[in-house]
Amino acid sequence: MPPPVPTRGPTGRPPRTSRTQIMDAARRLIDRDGWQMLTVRRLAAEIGVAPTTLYHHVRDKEDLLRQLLNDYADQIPRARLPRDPHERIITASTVMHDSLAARPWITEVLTADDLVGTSSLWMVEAIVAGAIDSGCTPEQAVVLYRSVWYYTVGEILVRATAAHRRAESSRPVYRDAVLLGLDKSELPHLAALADRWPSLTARDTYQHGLHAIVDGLLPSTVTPS
Amino acid sequence: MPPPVPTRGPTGRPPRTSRTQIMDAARRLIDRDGWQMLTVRRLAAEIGVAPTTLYHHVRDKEDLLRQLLNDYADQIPRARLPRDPHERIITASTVMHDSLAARPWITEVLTADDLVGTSSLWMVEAIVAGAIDSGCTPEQAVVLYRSVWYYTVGEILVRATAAHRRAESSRPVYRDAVLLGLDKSELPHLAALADRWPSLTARDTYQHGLHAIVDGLLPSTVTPS
DNA sequence: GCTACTTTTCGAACATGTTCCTAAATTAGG
DNA sequence: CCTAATTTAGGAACATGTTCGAAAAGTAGC
Repeated sequence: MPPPVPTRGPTGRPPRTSRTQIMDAARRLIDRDGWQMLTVRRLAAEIGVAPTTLYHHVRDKEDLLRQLLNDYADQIPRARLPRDPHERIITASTVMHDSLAARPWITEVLTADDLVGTSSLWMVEAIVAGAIDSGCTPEQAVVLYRSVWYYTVGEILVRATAAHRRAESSRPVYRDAVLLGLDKSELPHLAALADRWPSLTARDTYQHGLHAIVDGLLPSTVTPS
Repeated sequence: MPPPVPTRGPTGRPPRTSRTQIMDAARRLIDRDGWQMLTVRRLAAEIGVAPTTLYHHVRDKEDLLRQLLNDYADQIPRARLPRDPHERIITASTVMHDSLAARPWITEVLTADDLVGTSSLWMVEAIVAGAIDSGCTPEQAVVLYRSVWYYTVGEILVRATAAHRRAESSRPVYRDAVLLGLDKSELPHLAALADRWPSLTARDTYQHGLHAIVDGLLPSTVTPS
């Protein structure tokens, strides 16, 4: 082992900037000017420091955003969970989804493996526990959680990006044009649905799919009366 | 109606660059140097043209990648589909997933609403048709397809990014450290699973979750003998 | 052949995230 | 007090995607 007590004494140039200070400024900037305006240079200016200085307290921008997400997740109030395990999974998953969906900038970090904000882990615990209480093995419970996670991430990313594209649209929706010109003999069902496709894909079906995943992955869904 | 035959005669400076030429060069560059090396400047250099010239044939880089994805999807061989509707959905979904997962750069575009490569729509058709043949209403069929799409996109993005992070790792996996230091009374199930979590989340569970979604969204899964 | 018009091409420039190296500011040892 | 070590701060610079405006290269009408 290395020297037992490195306890590096306070030496070196004293920091004028702290990580929490950076996080506060980032939150302030997002709240004030929108998440699009959160750039490294602007953030540095907000603190009154050179852009490169930030890189001594933050690995990169993704690191900053991830920390921001974790802090935000820590503030999500712990929901009251229903007694039924199945409903518990749905509730926790929904809180997870809605919390993420509420902050658009989250899509920038959402490709992480998991949600690991320390005090947001109660959602993961609730889902895994609910699965186990429903008769899942631990392995199956993890599979269920990950399926929910994939589904949730995909839904948020796809919907957020679609909305974003529509916002800065002006360009015609390529997909719609494609769908309307389909060969009815080759793709009969799609051709029949073509005109309704935009409105159908605009609907919020997160809950619907979520229930399907949970139902499909729980051993025997004998809903207790 | 506007003038009947605009057929705008060949006027203006003759193009030295074509969109297909750009696409070919992009594919060549990706095949040769990897998708990370596909930058606008490099692509322009490969063609022997100024970077800004590309923007007359391509809206932006995302547009380029989307076209690339569509072209690639068009080349996916149409799979032989089984007779059972349920199995048809699974097969088409799996082809969709595997085709996307095979090309890492696809994650850059994957947040589109759908997969609209004209000749890759047979997968969407197969899924929707399978759902309808199983007794779904058209609306339910679309919900099923979208759930599969969200789940697939999420899985690919999460796994690709995780792999990417591991590749350029050197930084310790923050998540693992968090999991190992959990409070067993607060999060008993997670604490019990902490040490197995990395290996559990490394497994490929796409098929598992996929079956759950399909089973959960089909009306009555009376599997025919 | 000259002019008007149209389309393509490209150089200059900008904002972004990021790395490298040097300068400052502090403590510890002599 | 001076020097060495150490840590933070910041300037210069780079690669990226992208916009803007001007120059180039054709065609159509006269």
